[in-house]
Amino acid sequence: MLHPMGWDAFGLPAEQYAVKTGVHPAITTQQNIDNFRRQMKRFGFSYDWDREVATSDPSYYRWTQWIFLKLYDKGLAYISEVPVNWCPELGTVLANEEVPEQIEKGFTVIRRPMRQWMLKITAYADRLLEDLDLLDWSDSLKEMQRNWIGKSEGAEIDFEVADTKHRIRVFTTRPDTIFGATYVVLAPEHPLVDQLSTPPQKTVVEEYKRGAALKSDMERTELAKEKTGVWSGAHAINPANGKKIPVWIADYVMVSYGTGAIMAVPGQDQRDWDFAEKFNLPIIRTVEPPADFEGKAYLGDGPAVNSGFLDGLNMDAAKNRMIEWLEKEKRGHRKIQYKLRDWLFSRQRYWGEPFPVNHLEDGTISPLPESELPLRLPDVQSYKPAGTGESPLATIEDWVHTTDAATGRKARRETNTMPQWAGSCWYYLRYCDPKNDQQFCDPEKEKYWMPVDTYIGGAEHAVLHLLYARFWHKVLYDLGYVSTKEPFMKLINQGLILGEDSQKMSKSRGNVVNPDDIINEYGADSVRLYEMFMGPLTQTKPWSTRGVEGVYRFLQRAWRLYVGPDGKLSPAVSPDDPTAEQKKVLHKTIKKVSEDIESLSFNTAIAQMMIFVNEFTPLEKRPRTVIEPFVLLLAPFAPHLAEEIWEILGHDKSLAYESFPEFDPELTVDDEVTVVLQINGKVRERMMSPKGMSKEDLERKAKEHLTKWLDSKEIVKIIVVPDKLVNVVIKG
RNA sequence: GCGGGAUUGGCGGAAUUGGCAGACGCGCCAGACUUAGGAUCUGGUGGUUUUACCGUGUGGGUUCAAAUCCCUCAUCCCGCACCA
Repeated sequence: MLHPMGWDAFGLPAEQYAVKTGVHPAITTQQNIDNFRRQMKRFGFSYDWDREVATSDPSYYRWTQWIFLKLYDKGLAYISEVPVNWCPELGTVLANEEVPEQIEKGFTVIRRPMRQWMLKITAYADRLLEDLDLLDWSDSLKEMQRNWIGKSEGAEIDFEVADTKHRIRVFTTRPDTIFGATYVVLAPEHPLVDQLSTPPQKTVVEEYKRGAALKSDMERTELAKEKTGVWSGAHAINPANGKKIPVWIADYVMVSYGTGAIMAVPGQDQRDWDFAEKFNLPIIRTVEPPADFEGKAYLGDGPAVNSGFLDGLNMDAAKNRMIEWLEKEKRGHRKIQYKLRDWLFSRQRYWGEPFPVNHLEDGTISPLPESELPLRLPDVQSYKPAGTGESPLATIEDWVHTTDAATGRKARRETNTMPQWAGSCWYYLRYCDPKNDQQFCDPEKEKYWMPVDTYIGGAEHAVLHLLYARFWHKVLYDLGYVSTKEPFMKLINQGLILGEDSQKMSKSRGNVVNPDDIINEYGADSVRLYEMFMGPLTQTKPWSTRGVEGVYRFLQRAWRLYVGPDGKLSPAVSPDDPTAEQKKVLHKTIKKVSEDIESLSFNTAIAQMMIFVNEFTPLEKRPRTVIEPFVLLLAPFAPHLAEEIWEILGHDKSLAYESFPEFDPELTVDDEVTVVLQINGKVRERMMSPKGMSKEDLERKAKEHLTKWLDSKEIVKIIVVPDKLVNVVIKG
């Protein structure tokens, strides 16, 4: 079993702190790591600290850079001009998921094209989708990943622009509705917008484009209620019926999805309907809605109408027929489209992995040879971004200007750094072989340990981290460096612990619980035990200090089971043989605790241990052969206390060397059971009965018990469930 | 809007091939010990109009029997969101 811990140590918070204070992020990062490690050790978590890694350590990021070079060699890393979330105050580009947080802090975020590294995760879209089936993950998590990848099947169709040589290519999932396409829409950023706008419309179009560029993605979405757009002045030809239809520019079409252009079918699409209504564009139904349909756009299935040769066909048949026609006429083709975009892989920051590449004077890129790795982060005077959109690295002249080792030519280093996700994409592989300086992981060790059997993590990583890591893993798999298709077989999202007020813990709400304080008050074992006792691991639940007191009392009772007030072995601990009943309690407890640990149901395992302690506390004589194994059951939950009890019991070796108790299945079953007696499904009596009594005997015995209820009533039916119940159905 | 999950005492939760609803803990009530109790121990604790009836978000259904299976609606949480 491998149970390691490491630190995803690059990233924005350390960098922002450095900008504010001038302290090197490596120093604050180290302090934070030391503090976290101290707290974890205090809890007694049994991590293998020999395998600790930190992504900001050059001996680690050397291999992050190495993997990047593999991606580059495979053509999966490229540079592109893409619109990014530019934050002028921070002087940096933000990841989509960082935008809301920064806006909340009062910063502005605008879209601006910039030269960026991209990773071609889209090349793996299909496999990332399909291989989800191999995984033992929750349905909701798989569904989130599926939605994120967003596969949809449809067609790309070319619309000729009237009186020009231009063609507008659109993507649609509903080629069957093409006869109802009454206009075409281009995203404001679509490259054809300028060429298609007719002179009289030029001004309005230009104005509209400017307005759209000022809006961030967020604002566009928020203003989604009211559709906006302008006519370009141009017309397109509907390839299905040869009709001239207007070409509009509107920001409800996104340039980054599909082809950045759509054919609008208001009859079958609510967004198009809204737009058509507002701008008085024609609406034609091409699918017959049911007679009682009262909505506007009809999205459901039905026979095609107003659709020429498609009329009468249902949706699927019409789609296929239309695609066949388009392909035959060379006006379009079947197309699978993904929502997933390529991964924007550079940040204009200091505190991240430097890219191991040089830019030569002729504009070509020269990857660093492996022997040059790691390419270390240089020290800088100021952590403030260069302000030009470049990272602080750009200000260090003697670092930026270098001689390319591969070609001997003058070169500039890449001044972008990698995003925080980079290091966390493969750390689980490094755990297998953390000190290796020849390779990122010895293949033998990789084969031995991989894949990760159980990955317990926060739900906040449901999509991004888990998708990125799966992507890198698949690339490494294709290159033969890892032996499994998927990195994480079973995945558990632990639930968030809320504040005592059932709100998210936050400093501003003042409901934060500091582990150090609670440990000081109740001890590490109480906190561990309480956190497991609160409820199912995966569930979000509120903290309760009273609840900690409860388990604290339980631990004290457990202690007193063995230890007298003088701190020595209690005289109640007896060498006598246990009764059969006492042995049964022990074995039932071993069974329950073992099985519940396996299924991560720690709360019910602890409940069973409480029952055990409640059972033995009142006894004057507590047979040692029964209560001693219990210490070993308690040990994984409350290791410190268990270890002390173990010592007081007279052992000179740590209980860590003992094996976990095993139960005797025969001793876990009761030989007498309570059988419930029902009349018409209602519980009327109960009786004790030996386990395994035959149906006939049970029925006879039940009737005796129920005489006062049965009286002279007519018995319709008797249901007997052995060892459980007897239900007598009577009439009258 | 789409997708996923949830809803059980005053509270956290337990019970899932359909078979005793409320394990265990918190809180609360009563008692014991005590100068004292925010310590410890013992007993009690779903509700009600208490021979019994009602009760697992709402309303219906299947069944001898439903927290559990089916349908309806409501509320809450998480994720995505003008993805054509």
